[in-house]
Amino acid sequence: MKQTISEQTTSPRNRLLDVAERLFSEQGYEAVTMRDIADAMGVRQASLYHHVPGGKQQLYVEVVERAMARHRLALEQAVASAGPHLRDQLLAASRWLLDHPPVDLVRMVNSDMPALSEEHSRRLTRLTFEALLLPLASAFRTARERGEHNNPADLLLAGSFLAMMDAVQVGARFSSMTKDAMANNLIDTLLFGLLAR
Amino acid sequence: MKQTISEQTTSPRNRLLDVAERLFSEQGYEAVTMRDIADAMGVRQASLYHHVPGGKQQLYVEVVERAMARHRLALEQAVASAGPHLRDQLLAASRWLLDHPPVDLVRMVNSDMPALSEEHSRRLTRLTFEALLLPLASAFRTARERGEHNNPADLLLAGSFLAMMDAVQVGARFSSMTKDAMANNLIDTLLFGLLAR
DNA sequence: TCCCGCCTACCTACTAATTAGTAGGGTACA
DNA sequence: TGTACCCTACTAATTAGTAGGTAGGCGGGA
Repeated sequence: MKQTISEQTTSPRNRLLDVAERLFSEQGYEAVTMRDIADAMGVRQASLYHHVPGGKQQLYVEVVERAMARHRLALEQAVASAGPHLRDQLLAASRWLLDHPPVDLVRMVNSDMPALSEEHSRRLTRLTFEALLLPLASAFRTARERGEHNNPADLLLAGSFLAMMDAVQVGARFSSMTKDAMANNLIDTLLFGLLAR
Repeated sequence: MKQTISEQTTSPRNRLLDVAERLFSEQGYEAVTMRDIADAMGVRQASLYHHVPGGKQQLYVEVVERAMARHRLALEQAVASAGPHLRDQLLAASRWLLDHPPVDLVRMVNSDMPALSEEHSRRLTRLTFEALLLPLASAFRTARERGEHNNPADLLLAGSFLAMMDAVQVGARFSSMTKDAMANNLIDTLLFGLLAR
């Protein structure tokens, strides 16, 4: 039975974006078929094209755009409202990242982007860079300017932090530690060093 | 013109495994078609089935088996012959890892494995675990037993180290730093801590 | 030394299934 | 009455995989 528009908690188009985002982020662009998405929504494949006339590419592009806009806002917010210490900022960022599907940068760059048109590929790569790397790199940079550390490779640190959070998400499937415990351990190790002093 | 068997530098089957390994590791299981592999070898798609009667699945399984056997040997060797200090062991491991295509564990677990049969999936997951995580985890463990550090989460450290090396490979595409410089920076940061003391 | 059968490596030509996408119709709600 | 949403029914392209044939190097026997 069909829902009345007024009793729909969310629009069908948003539901489509939600479902597609989950599948794309789990399996990547090529591995997800329009049929998979339609099945997950309980709808026929052809019906998807009513909401996304541009087809699979447009769907993927909109999903990534929306997700990256969210990540960017949330990470900037997390860093800004965590106080002046790098450790608290990284903890806040980790809490956001671990509460959402992992962003597999390696797969995005190597598999998903090449399957898209050149301009879409470049745009999404830039958006992802700005949403995930820049807020973290900026936290590392200002911490350095405050004298908390003196490592000049902000982007390297940001990328490596992101990769560590992805590792935590994979590890959570095989380990008994909680995600938060893993993240806390890694962040303190990164900040204070592994070697005993 | 066809090569004489005696003057072939490597068997066609090994060439197939090499080409497939490159493509699979770049793009993942589903994104690579048998046609892609055949094209890259300069051969017709149907000819692949002469070397791998089991088809795409068997090809992928053999590729991963071979790659993981190599990684396991090389990493154990690197750690063993790098002397007693964790730093030298990690540097040796990083040199090996950065000289080979990155192993995207997130993609393997989330995309590639679910496309395989249950038993193949479990076997390859175990092989990958033993080849990549265990040698590194063992290095962290023995370093702890020598008193170099006191972080008990060997596997977490190993996974996170691997993820950092993957991040270096992605970063090398966008940064002007060399892979080795990035790896050195990250290893020293991990060991001695980011925060100024 | 020459010839014959065998095997490796490849080919052409197909099949069945699956893919993204299109055309056009129905139905319920505003 | 129009429109948002979903449907059935199709198409063309691509996919993994099969059937069966061919060219040529190789070893063994006369």
